[in-house]
Amino acid sequence: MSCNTILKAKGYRLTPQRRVILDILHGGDAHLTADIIYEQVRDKVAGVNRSTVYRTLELMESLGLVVKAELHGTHVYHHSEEGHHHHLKCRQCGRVVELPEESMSLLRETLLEKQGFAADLNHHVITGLCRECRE
Amino acid sequence: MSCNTILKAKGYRLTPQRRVILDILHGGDAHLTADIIYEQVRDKVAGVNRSTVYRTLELMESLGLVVKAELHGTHVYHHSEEGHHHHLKCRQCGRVVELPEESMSLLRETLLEKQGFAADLNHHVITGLCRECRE
DNA sequence: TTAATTGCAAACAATTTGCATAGAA
DNA sequence: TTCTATGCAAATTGTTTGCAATTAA
Repeated sequence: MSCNTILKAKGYRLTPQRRVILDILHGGDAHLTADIIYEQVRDKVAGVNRSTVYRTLELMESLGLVVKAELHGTHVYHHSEEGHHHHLKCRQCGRVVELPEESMSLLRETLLEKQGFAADLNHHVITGLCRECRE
Repeated sequence: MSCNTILKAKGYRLTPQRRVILDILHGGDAHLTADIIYEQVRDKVAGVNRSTVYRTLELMESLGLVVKAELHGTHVYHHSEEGHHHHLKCRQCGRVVELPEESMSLLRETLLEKQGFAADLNHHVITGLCRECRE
């Protein structure tokens, strides 16, 4: 089911602004900041406001269409169907390593089974000490 | 090894301000925001500055003495020896449920073994849909 | 003594708000 | 026609910075 369909099904309106923002989230890189998204929106359509971007992202997040994560000190967004992955972030050297989705699928199953909780688990940042910094 | 000892061992100074902040982190609730910490510091000692609180928290975090997490939309801090736990946060109703530490210990072992990464994993927030909101 | 740490005040970034208007359904 | 969504401008929140003065070691 497409984002557009989901939006309408829930009674939300599909405005041009939302359409553009969704386009960007689907077409672009992962890890887009609100600011980058805003700039890309402006490149396509003039006169779109920053608060609209924020409001749209918030709505999409609540619907599960968009995932928000904290990375490199800021918030990043990406659409939720994207290839999931996670990050290991060393709290000492700051280095970030990507991690395949499977590494957490066991956890997902456990949570679903024991808590009835359907975890998104599609963009997690785990801090700790990397091999090098453990010396 | 106490925080004080660790600080000194790394060549950092144990100032009254840092002492008070560490006290608060050890004595108080979990989930303290920078702002709450600041207020509690002021209750004990006058004239402490906000930036000192931020700088101290940043230092403690880099040393692994303090853990920072994002919860309820803001950053919360707590000392790292505290009973670890995690959170399941429903992205629809916003409800937050606590989760015991053990639920992620398997993940920790896997990461250590396969990546050589010593994950802190002591205060994670996992978003998803709770049982009720999955309808 | 002296380099690390602090207070101060100001700057900064990211995000949110209220309200009148525009526009999707 | 109706009520959601937007633009605007301003306010807020959270956090960081440069620099001179202070102070732990």
